[in-house]
Formats: sequence, C-alpha cells, structure tokens
Amino acid sequence: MIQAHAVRLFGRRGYDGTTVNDVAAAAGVSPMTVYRHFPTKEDLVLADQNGPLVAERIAATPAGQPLVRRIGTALVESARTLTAGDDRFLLARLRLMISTPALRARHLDNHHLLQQAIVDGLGDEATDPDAAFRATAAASACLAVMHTALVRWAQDDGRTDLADLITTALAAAFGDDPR
Amino acid sequence: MIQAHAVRLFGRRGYDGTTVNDVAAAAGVSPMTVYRHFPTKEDLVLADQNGPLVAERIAATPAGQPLVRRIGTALVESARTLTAGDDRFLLARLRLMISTPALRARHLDNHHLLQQAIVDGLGDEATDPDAAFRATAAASACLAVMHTALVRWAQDDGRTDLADLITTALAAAFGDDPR
DNA sequence: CCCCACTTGGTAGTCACTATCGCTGCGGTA
DNA sequence: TACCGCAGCGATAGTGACTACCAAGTGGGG
Repeated sequence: MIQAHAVRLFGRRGYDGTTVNDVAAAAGVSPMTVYRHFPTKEDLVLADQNGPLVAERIAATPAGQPLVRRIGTALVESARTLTAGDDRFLLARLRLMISTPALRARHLDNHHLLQQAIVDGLGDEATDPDAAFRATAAASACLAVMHTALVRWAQDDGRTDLADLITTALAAAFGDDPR
Repeated sequence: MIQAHAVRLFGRRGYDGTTVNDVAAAAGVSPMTVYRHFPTKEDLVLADQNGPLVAERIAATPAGQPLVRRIGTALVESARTLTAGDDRFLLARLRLMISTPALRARHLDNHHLLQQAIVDGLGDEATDPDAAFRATAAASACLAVMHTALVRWAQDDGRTDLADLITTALAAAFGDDPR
C-alpha cells in the first residue's frame, strides 16, 4: 500500500523530488511507519525477493549443459513470466530502478543475493568453495547481461520484448553456438 | 591529500564510523573544501578514471578474436599492471569498495562508464546501435566477472593473485576452450 | 476487566549535502 | 605602490534521510 503510493509519486514527481514525508502523507501514515516497513527510501522501489523463483528454475534445468546456458535460460523464462501479465506496477518500478542512479546502483549490488540463490539452486553441484566461485562468476556474468538488456529495454520504453533482448544479449556475450 | 586522509580514516574507523567532518579535520581543511573537491563522500574512495587505460588495451587486441576474449585479456592485463606495484593506497581503496555496501553499489554502477570506454575502444567495430548493444552486453559480463574475482580476492585479503583469479573466473563464465 | 504483545506516533538528534554569502591571497595593470 | 579581478576557502543556515528513545492506542486471551 505504502509502496504503491511511493512508486506513483516517484513516477510523477521524480525520485529525488519526492520526500519520504510526501510518501507518508499520501499513504496516510506517519514517516516513522514508512521507515518501519521499508528500512530505506530505496527499498520503497527495490523490494524484490524473486530470488527463490530463479533458483528453482535453475534447479529444473538439465545438469549437462554449461552453467551460463542454464542460468541464462532461467533468467529468460523469468523475464517472460514477469512481463507476461500486464503488470504496470512492475514496469513502473523497473523504469525507476534503471533511470535513477541510486536505485540502479543498489539494484546492481542486490545481484549478489540472486547469485547466492542461483548457487544454492545448483545444490550439490557447487559445494566446494572453488566450484561455488566459478558458479558465482557465471551467475554474475548472466545477471550483468540481463541488466544491460534491462537498460536497453527501458530506453526503448518497453516497446521491445524483454525476453528477446535478454536472449540477444546473452548470445552476444556467450556465443550462440550450442557448446 | 584529502583523499589519503579519508582512506586512512575509513580503514581505521570504518566508512560509516567516519564523518566528512572527521576527514576535513584530519586534512586540516573545512568540510566545505572537501565537498568542493569530492562531490560526495563516496567519491573520496571511488575516484577512479582508468577507463581510457582499458579502452586502449582493447583497441590493441586483434579484432579477429571474440569480444569477451579481447575484453577479458584487457582486464587481466590491467589488473596485473595495477597490482604489480605494491600500491597500498590502491589496495586499501579496493578493500573499502568491496566491503562497504554503499561503495560497492556505486562501484558496480560505475561499470557503465567502463562499458562505454570499452565500446569506444572498439572504434569502428561497434558503430550501429545493435553492435554497440552486443558489445555492451559482452563488456558488462566481463566486468561482472572481474568484480566477482575482486570480491573473492578481498576475502582472501589479497593473498592470491588477482589476475589469476580473474582468469579463472573468466574461464568459468565463458569457457576456456579457444573458440 | 485486565494484561500483553504488537503496531503506531512524536521528539529530538546525527549526518550527508546544498545554497549563499563574505573573506583572503595573488597576479596583472596603471 | 595602489588598484582590480578572480579563484579558492570558510562560515552559516538550511533540507532531507535516517535513528535512537519513549509514549499511546489496539486487539486478543486470561
């Protein structure tokens, strides 16, 4: 509820042009309550937590393929799922995240949570620290590529298909030959 | 000068535990002067600008190889150069950047500057928007992998060789076969 | 009816950062 | 030497995010 008011105001008056007090007033609560539910102003946009979703998609991919292909597939499928429903709220949040430097930075940093989720999704395949390191490297590469596609997608104002953009970007980074 | 005092204090008392006033007092200037030279507290650690260095290394690699290999080579060489000299100041800054969430986030976001530098380093090879997009995707993937190596390196407290770590991580993400 | 946990609100403070102003040293000019 | 323009520094007073600390309401179970 608070988050909905926040994203609406951020979209209308800009992130920096909107104070937490404004959000609180719009939501009809005190600023204290906002901070109780969202530890920082940035979390009003960034509250994500779809790590488990990606992790289970990873676990569902066949173990024979190279890591980046498995992770890439999971990310493309997730993007397709997320953009399938006409979720204006999600789109508004993504646009804010990409266009606001502070939010973009924190979103990039949050990738390490997704990386951990991905490594966890691999289960027994990445137990020793060295394998985990290699899996983390692959995951970070895939997520960075996805972020690049996200930026491009936001620049195109969501007119192009996000999943296709991610596929293209993954192919450019990792090669499109079936290795 | 101011930056040296800042990094020293941040290392000793922590980034959040040190105020800009503390830095100013240690450097013998007023807080105003600090903000005149460094627009934000974060810039006291993050003032980087080695984009041109990477760009010219990219331009120096043979155009026949795949993008990620050329970029990866440039990054490994840059890391080798940077860690060759026993630059305690650089090491302290890197450690701060990796271990402080706010700094790590901004450092990750700054990658888009390096990405632009890399694409620029490609010159004629990435003129049309589509080629630039593919190059950006490849660059972002390589930089993310490098960042993963950097995190691991900081965890090992700089005992392992950074260039070797980056090489290993690149191989894990992109495959070590000569394509 | 009371007690308890839980949620909310108020107050006052810290700190990053900004806007605006006045001061001071310093080289060039007459 | 006296003057002028200018660039860098400092002080003051703000704004806004965020954090204690404490008070008050509210609902459910004894």
